[in-house]
Amino acid sequence: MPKISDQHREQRRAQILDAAWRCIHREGVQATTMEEIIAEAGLSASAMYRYFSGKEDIVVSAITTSLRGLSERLVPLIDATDDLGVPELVARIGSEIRAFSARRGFDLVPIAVHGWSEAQRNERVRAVLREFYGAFRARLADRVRRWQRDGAVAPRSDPAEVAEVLLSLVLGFVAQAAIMGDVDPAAHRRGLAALARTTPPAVELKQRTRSSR
Amino acid sequence: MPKISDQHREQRRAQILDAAWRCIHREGVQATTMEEIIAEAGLSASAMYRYFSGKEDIVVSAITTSLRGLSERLVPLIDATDDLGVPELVARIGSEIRAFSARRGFDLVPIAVHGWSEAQRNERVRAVLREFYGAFRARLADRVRRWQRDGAVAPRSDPAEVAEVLLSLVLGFVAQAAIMGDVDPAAHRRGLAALARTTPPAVELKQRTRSSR
Amino acid sequence: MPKISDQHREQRRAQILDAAWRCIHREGVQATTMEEIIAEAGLSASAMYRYFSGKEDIVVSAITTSLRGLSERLVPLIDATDDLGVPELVARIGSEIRAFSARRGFDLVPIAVHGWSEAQRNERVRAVLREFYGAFRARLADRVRRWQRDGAVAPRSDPAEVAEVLLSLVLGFVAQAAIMGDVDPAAHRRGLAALARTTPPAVELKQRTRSSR
Amino acid sequence: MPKISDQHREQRRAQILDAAWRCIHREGVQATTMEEIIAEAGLSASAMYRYFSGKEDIVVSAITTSLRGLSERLVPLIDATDDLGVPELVARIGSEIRAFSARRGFDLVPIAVHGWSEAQRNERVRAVLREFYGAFRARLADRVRRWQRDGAVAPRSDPAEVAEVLLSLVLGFVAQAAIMGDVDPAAHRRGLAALARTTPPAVELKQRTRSSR
DNA sequence: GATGAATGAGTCTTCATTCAT
DNA sequence: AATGAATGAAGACTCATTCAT
Repeated sequence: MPKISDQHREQRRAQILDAAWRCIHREGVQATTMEEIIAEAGLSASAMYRYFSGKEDIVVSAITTSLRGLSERLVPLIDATDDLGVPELVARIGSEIRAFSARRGFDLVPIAVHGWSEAQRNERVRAVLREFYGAFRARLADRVRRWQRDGAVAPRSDPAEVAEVLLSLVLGFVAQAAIMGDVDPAAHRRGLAALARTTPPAVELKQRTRSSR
Repeated sequence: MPKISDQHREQRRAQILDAAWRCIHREGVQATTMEEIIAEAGLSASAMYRYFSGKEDIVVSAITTSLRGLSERLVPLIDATDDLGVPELVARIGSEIRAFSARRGFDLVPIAVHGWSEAQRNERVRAVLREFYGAFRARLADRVRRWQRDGAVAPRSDPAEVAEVLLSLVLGFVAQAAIMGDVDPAAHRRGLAALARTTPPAVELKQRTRSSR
Repeated sequence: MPKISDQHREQRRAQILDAAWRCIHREGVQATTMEEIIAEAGLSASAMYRYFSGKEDIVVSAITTSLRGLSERLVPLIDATDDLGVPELVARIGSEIRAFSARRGFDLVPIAVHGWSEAQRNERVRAVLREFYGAFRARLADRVRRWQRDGAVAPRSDPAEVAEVLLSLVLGFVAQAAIMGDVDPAAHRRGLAALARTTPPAVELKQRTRSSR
Repeated sequence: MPKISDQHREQRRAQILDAAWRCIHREGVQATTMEEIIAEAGLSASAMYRYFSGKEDIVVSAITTSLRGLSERLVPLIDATDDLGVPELVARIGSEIRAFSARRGFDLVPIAVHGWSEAQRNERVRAVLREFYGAFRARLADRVRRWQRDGAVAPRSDPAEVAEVLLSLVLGFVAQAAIMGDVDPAAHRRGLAALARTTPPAVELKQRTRSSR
């Protein structure tokens, strides 16, 4: 008896969250009205409130759930013991984000940006995002350490700092895709690979320049 | 008479836009109410509508104006004929964005994220952002070409693709700062420098062996 | 079968009415929601509607039932052939009301006031209260007549008018307890006794002089 | 300039409070909807909220304002140095309450009962009522002291306790009028006068009875 | 006999905008 | 040129009640 009920409940919650995602995707968090979510979910206002305590609950749940799903797809990628290089991994993550989006009739890219915006004003959303991206960055740092062991990344660099740059690349890929709409993972891979073939960076260059004068 | 009027007009508009920035910074575009902007600007509701046709007008104007100001500070950086390397330039841009924020009682970092979010649903905002970031990216591509001429970036790589990665780094820096709050330009510079010393992965290694030798 | 059913039915009804009392005691009639009563009674929404036709039915039934209970305790007091004086009887009634309250986890004093309020807008509640208080007043009038026979109350006064004053004293005791919270029956007894030792005012003095002597 | 504005403001607030009284008179506090008050006041919902912060604000203000008005009419009565006796004063107060009601298209008697009910669940209303009735009772105690000096009330009785009984009489008069609808001040005056001609109360009677056995 | 799920009408409140002065 | 006052449409959320099982 509880089994059916619980199952029903989870099903309804998923239905509502999916509707919420489609709405947020279109209008962002604040401009999405309960009425829209309700219409999109195909049920009545009062029914909603049996499953979620309010708009914020829906928003936070939707973000949490979705990040969990995204996490399930990204973590194996990062943890994999393949011999992908930095540009390849970044590109793979980008592809995965795009693929994740495509599945359910909404695009994760604009939603991510809406979520970042909401995190600026909603403490709970901020907490959820921080936890997710913090864990993501920590995993990237682990990968950097493995790259260092394999000799693919300079051994004396700080894995945390490299992971920070990698996270920026991923977030920046999403942001640029959201705004410009024209970025693709392969181009990013090539561009990043080009940077990796860069001659020694400017600080050292400068120092050399100075010392040579 | 018209001169004074125009000057007055511009002054009032600036006053309103500044108020709008402070509000948007706190609450985002959608959750900011006209009432808040009016209160923050210290004038009457009807006065507002004498200088702007409505909320959207204020939002678009505020974003346009601010990006123009940001542009004025970033363009010289990118166009400069100094011998900054890639990581250094990215770090400098990050610092500049942070510095730009600090001046007027609001932080550009959250505002940027709010703007990206708004661009997903407001065509005019999207157009403004696309133009700005497109021009920014084009300028970065020019810089990449110069780096290529100087031998600091691999000569056969596509400048547009490298510029795309650079833009991602900058946007990602902003996004990460907005969400995590703990990134600083120097760490990014060092992390990026580490990536630039990366050994290409096995597959690529062969290619490089072929092409560069 | 019908017997068990009836017994079961009465038991369920009592359970619901008790729950309703506890809710009304806390929030008043209008602000008490069916949901609250349902939760307090510990059964389902639909079960409710099997035993009562709706909220009004519950409210009217609860008031009726409770007044019947109160009546059972007050009537013997009034009808008793003890030699209680006016102040003592009023105080005893007050004590009884307080005691009646204490039994079941709710306080009759606030509930009475909520009932009076509801009677202003609900015809059925008004009818129930009028009948109860009317009968109560009539019984008090009987007692006044007995007091007159005993010489405890001036013989030529109108028993109905004296009963009216006595009812006011009882209702006022309840109202004052509800609002001020600090009245106790004993103080009322003493205060009322003091009034009974009052010297009639000048105008009345003459009349009394004439009529009683 | 501020003068006109302030005057306008007070006028509008009075208009709204009057509308609120008429609604509360009909339906009680909880069952009165903002929509009703708005319609009764003849303005728009948003206009209301310029003058009152919400429903509770209206309710508390309405009660406060009205009690102030009632106070202005009752205080002179109680403080007067006329030679009214206890029954006469109680009756006069009752008449005044009825007269106060009649003026503005609503009846204070049901409203008072609604207010008492609301006080059971709304702290601010309770505070307002307690202050009012507390002050009222204190004034009655002063009057009792004067009666004691004049010899109209037994000198050794506690004025506070007598005042408590007097307040009960007034509140009870209101309650009885609200519920039964048939009480009038003159009947109360006569009934109370009859009680004042009562033979020594039962406690003493009893004691005497016992001691005489 | 009983219940969990559902709902339409309504509840208070706020919004961007306009109007009379 | 400027403002305080006003508004209609919509915002999130709740209510008493009913229905399919």
